[in-house]
Amino acid sequence: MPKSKKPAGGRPAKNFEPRYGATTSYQDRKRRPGESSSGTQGSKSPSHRGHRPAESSDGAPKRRWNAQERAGRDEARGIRTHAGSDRGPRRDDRSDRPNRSYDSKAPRRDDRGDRPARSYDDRPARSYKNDRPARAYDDRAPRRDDRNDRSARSYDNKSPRRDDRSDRPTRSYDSKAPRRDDRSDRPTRSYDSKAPRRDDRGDRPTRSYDNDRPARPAQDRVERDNRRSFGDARPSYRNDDRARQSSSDRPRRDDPRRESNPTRSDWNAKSRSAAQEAHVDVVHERLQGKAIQAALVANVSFGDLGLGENIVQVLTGMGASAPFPIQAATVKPILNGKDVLARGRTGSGKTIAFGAPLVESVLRSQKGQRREFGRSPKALILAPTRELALQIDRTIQPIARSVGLFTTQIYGGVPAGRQVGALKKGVDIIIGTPGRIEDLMNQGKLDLSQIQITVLDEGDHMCELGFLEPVQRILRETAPGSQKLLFSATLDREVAALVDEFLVDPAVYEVAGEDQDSGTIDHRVLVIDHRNKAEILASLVDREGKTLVFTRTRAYAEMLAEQFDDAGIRALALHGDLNQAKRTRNLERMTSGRVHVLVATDVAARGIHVDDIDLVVQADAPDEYKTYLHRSGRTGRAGRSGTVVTLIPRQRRNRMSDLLDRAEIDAPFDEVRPGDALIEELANRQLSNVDA
DNA sequence: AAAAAAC
Repeated sequence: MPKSKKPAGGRPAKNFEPRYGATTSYQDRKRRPGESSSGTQGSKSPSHRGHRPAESSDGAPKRRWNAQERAGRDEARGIRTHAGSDRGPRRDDRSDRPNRSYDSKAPRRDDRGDRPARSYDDRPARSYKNDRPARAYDDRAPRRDDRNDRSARSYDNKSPRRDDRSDRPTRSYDSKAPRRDDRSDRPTRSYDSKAPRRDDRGDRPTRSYDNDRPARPAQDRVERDNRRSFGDARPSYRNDDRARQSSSDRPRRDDPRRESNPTRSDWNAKSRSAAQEAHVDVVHERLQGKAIQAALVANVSFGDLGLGENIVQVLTGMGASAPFPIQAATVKPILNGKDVLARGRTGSGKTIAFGAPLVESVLRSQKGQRREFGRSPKALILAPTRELALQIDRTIQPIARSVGLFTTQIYGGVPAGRQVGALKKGVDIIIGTPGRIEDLMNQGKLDLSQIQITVLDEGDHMCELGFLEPVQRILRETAPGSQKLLFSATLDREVAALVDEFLVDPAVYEVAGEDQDSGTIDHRVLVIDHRNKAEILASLVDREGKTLVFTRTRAYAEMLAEQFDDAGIRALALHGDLNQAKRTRNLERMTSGRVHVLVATDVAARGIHVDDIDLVVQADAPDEYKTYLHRSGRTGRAGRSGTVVTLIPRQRRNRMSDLLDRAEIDAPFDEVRPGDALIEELANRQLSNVDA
């Protein structure tokens, strides 16, 4: 199929790039001379820096440091003083050292300063902010909707979940229902699991797809297409789901289990059953929503959508002069106070899609009021990782600033003092991760009662085990009935857990014709012998372009980074065992291009934007199709081509092809051994634009 | 089972 998939007329995704120019004050700070002299890194007390005079040079009163800035500062200090500084064993230094294997393992000697000058030593200021334009177009994850051109694999399996939807109560916590016995006698779950969706299982004992959906691949496709073309005013999430709560019109709704607002114990039950089937990669039903036709919104401007002049100006400055479809779709309803579920690659402008109207909304609510010292925040944005929270703030902060609103980041891994200090002074928008937010909340240092609008970025992820309950506790502290927004590239009915409790009559949006496969990403699976894995990985990664390698565990990420390093390929690791400063720094080094290989766990799978990653290698295959989609969405951005290579052992072939089915991705499988030409070819592919 | 998320 033609890959003229560019929504809105091939506007480059650049649109979403915030300008990290002079307006971003943390750059100034980083350069500030003398910063490094503050002695131990322990100068955590906010007051240390807080009173620095130069602060307001950019017009922003009392800027607060964020982790990124801090890391930048640390790094700057390290560079300036590395000759004498005792930095202890630092793995991340590997980036500086092309290939000293023995070094990398031995405890760092502090005389590293005598090493040949690092090439970047003379770069005065980290320029990474500048050369890393965009972040918004993340999740270009393959769209699940573009199914029609996909080769056969499992039409019949997939279709049920959509067809059934309208007449079925379904929701994910149905899984708490007694298991149907047919589950137990299914030994191999991986492919089975995609047939009866999890939602199907519990509450739909009898009714199955064979009733209403005779397996008719061709026809399925037609239906799918219709649906996808949004010709159908299909019940949106709510019609489908909430209607059930009224419970009168639906025959099957009388099941007592099916409460509209599940109680806590419901969730516990859900957790248990979720744990029981922890290894089953479930494809939830897609949320059915209004699709936004790019053509329909082509001529709308941000101003038309209701955003104020200042905000429009900042957006334009970021390169977002006209709204992308997802933005055109969500801005108005958000301003109108609707709860919104939106699916769109971040690359489609997700962050701005919720960020801009959120700022406008907060602004409006404060119209005529003074922003008082110590005011409680009015808006909350939750993200699954600290890096993502940071990234979101980098996009939103300039927007907020333009109208005099303040944002602050609230996440773990960094001293809380500064964050608390910011809260004491009063901020309007907080952006963070659940742990620290809940922590401060419980300490009474963060008052969420004034939160009028909450965004869950990567909303489906936030509904997963481990995140769900903290997120629920946080949401319960926000103003009752306040507005909730869920955004994700893979938004499905897994979010029912939160939707049912917190959202009222949500509007669901997705962008029509947003292709997943999109033609810009080439997916390959390499079937290998385990004993060859290291060697093959090394040859894949030994290349010019930026390569992101995913592993399943932190330890392996660490090990691989070291292996690559030992082989003379500079590589850094990114995972949760690193302290936040290293995490931030290592990611930044990849972003700035100082290092071309980053080995990460799934901490980097979602939302993280690094420009120009043209190869994603999955050293370990993911277990879930969503993970596959998010990981591979780190490449193929901005109209560029990208390749995703997944290494699997022979015995994983079936599992892998099942997973690809669920992800709705077609990828050839090739058996390879070290030295095979294919490896070389994949590694040395030319990065090219695929705009045409 | 792992990863993420608080100290």
